[in-house]
Amino acid sequence: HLNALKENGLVYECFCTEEEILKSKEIAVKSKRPYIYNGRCANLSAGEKEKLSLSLKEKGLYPSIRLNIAQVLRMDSSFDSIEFNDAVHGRLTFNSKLIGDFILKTEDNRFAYNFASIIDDYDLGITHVIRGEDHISNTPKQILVLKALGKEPPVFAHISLLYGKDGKIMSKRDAAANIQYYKEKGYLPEAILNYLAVTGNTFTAHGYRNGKKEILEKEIFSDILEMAELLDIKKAKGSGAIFNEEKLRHINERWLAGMPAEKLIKILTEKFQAGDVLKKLQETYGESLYIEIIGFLKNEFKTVKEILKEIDIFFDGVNIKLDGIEYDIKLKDALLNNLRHTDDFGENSIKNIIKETASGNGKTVKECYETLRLFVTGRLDGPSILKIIKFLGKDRVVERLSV
RNA sequence: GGCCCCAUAGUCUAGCGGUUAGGACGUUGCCCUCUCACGGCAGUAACACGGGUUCGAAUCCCGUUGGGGCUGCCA
Repeated sequence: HLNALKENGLVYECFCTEEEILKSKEIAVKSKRPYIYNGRCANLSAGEKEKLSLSLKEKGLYPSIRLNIAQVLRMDSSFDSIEFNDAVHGRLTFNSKLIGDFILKTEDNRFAYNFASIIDDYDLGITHVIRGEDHISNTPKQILVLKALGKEPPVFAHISLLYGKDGKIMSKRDAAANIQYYKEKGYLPEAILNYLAVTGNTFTAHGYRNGKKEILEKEIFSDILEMAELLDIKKAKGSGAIFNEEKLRHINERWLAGMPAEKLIKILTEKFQAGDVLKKLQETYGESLYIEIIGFLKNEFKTVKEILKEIDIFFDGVNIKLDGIEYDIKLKDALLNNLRHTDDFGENSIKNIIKETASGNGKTVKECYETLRLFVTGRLDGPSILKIIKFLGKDRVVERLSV
């Protein structure tokens, strides 16, 4: 493609240095004039070119290659103004004369983005280019390349960018904004995708409000396919959005709750190297109770990481530390005593034992729960202690209360 | 500096000439409850500013301000 442009005299070699470019730009800015590359190298004589080429070669460099926009515009007067219909921004118009002869090939002999990208897309038969709106200003350049080659441009859609709290763009090249970081933090890929899809864009579906059927905004999807079906790029907003992790957490929680326990197990094993922990849990409790525990946990937490942290309390021989926490040792012993005399560790049974212990010791039911929770899990918050006790079973509970 | 994109609560948004400006996250209170979370109910909070068009503007037009992007050969 570059050769085709060369043959038609639409490109030229440039020997300008970075210093020269910067200087001429500075002058332009100071005098409040638009900066456009002056095209100086377009008119170099063969002798000058050879000389400059040689000195570049000594440094191991090549002359860069620019598109000669003046020549391209000569091909067709309609090229003076580059218009394209952006799928999210509508009709966009640019003045070709303000673009300036940009680089197609670099000093180190590589194709520059504005050339490589559009040519690549063309060769691959790409019909729709969807990218961030930071590329809007690059689009007329790329269209010009295509026009110079006599090709038709694809459909463009420029979607809004995501920004951090500091207002800076969240770029894929920015390590702190990497998706991998959020995956490791315990967010599901589906939830991340859901969040990303729904910010800066609106999805609608039929639903019911106050008993009446209407079109409602849809924010949380049950599967990726549904999201794909409902996606409408034309509804995308042209304004940028600030990343909101709280909302991601919320969406993640919903995906977690809607996920089968088996799938969560797969994720924990493959993505969080929790295979050993899970195997231990499975061996300790048996298949069906194991699935039940995982199913229980996935409804109680917002991220995979939080679930992983909680699994530990289900194992044998956990060492509960109660340093610096106040507790009623007598109440604990009373609970222990009463629990020893039952074999029914179902929720209702435990509930009754707690009631009896409370009234028998002049304590509140709440105090009993707290004491139990403290000795069984080491904490004062967390999921239903009745359920945890049910899963743990008599032996483990009695053991923890016996310290 | 030039060119371009954008502008509704703290955040994401609905709205496309007449609405009590709707929803979601957050937040506050209440209910549920052994705690946290979930769930339910209630509350909080927004049309950047100035002109114009119009009987009527969040909505259409212009300007200002503000944010963002491109402007080097990084993608």
